[in-house]
Amino acid sequence: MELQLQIKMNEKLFLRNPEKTELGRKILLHSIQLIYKYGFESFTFKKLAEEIGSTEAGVYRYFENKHRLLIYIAAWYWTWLQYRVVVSTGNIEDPVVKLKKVIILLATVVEDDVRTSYVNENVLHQIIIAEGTKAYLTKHVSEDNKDQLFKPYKDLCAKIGDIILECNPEYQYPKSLSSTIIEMAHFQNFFMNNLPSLTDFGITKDESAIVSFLEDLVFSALKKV
Amino acid sequence: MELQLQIKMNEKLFLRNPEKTELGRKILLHSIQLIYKYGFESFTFKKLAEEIGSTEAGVYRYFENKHRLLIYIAAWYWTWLQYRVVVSTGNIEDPVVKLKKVIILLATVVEDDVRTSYVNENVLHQIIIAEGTKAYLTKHVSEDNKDQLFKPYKDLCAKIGDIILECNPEYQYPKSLSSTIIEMAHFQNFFMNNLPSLTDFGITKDESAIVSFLEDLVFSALKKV
DNA sequence: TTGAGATAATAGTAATACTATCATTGTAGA
DNA sequence: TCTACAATGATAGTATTACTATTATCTCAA
Repeated sequence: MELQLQIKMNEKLFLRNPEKTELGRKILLHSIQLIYKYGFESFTFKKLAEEIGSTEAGVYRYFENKHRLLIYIAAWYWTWLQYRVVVSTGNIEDPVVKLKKVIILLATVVEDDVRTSYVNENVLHQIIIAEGTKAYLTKHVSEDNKDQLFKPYKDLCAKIGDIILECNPEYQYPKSLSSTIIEMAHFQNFFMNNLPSLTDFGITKDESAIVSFLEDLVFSALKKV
Repeated sequence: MELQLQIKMNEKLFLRNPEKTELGRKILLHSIQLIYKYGFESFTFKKLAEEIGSTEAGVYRYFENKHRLLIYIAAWYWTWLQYRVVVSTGNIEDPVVKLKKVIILLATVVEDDVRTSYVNENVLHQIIIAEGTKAYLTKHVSEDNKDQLFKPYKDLCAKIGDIILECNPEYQYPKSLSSTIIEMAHFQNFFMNNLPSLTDFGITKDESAIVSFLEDLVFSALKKV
């Protein structure tokens, strides 16, 4: 028997649900690979269509434009991460241990999840590091936000914020600390690999050092060291 | 007598030095305003040329493309901020006071500096918050970095890292903490205004709360609270 | 007065970001 | 088995973007 992990996505994220059809799944799989290969700016629906043996018009039936596709991919990533957080902290009592687990999930390389054959999670993680913030750093964030396009990201942030409060109910900035951890897990990784002098991990290029940095930062703030 | 603040920029940042000519200064002033108005993605050299009563070709004589212009603007911003940090911490002895000063400089609205008539610093601060990371979040970061295009950013990060070490010579992650402060000063501001549920400042929309958050974060990590 | 440097005016190209139409295919239900 | 309809493929076309090239003019300094 084959396990299938289907992630239910907000209808506004797409024109036609890409997880439901063969072409749709091809679009997801190959767009992730092509964004990784070219970077988001140089990625086009034309290149994608050629890659999957379809046409531009074919891709446009699923996504309004490439920015919407990026938002979709990011939303998928955050939903999947939320799922992994829930699964791997569900049976943990101690909130400090929970939070450590979350930091590891955020900051370390992922293995490809075999249950989602139409997504390569490892490459996905890489492109979210480099391109993820472009999903919301736009002039039309607010409208996109009204359509709930960033809900998975906000839900994850809220979830981590709750764990932070479990660690220290007195702490005043749970949500800001949460968004800081999330973004820095990615930025420190990007810096480490591309602008190493902005970090203290340039020589080793070791993800576990990022985890240590974030743990120290978070538990100092929460007065739990 | 009129004060003039000329910022010396890396030659690789431009084709022709925009600070040296009338048209160049117009390009700087109006590109900042148009990027603010349209967002970087929808900003074009055509619109810019129309705005300043010149032509596309005219703008291309100064900058290879709009991404290079963004890098230039960001570099200008970081150089100017570095200058302000040096000036306003120069006569301070206590590194803790210095670092607090730096956080305020990073996280609060700036007044327009009358000495740089071709740049509106307030709008500049806004666009760096929303667009600044796009300068380096590209496939060609490494080449751009080899051309030293991000030197002002890295210098500022190093400078703040040094102040951090003055506060606590034992602290293990001065550079990562430094880049974290810099980025979070901007991200928390962006979140506060556009995705407020990612922060704890959504209701008040008060920059001083961001300062408090960052101070608490930094000085907890440095064990100086 | 000459000539170098800067700019304006104009034109043109390849690629991008779409939209529209119509024919074909595959399949679920009557 | 028929049919109907959703999904796709094939093709064409448009406006805009991101450039490059050429030539004429203008200004200022030697």
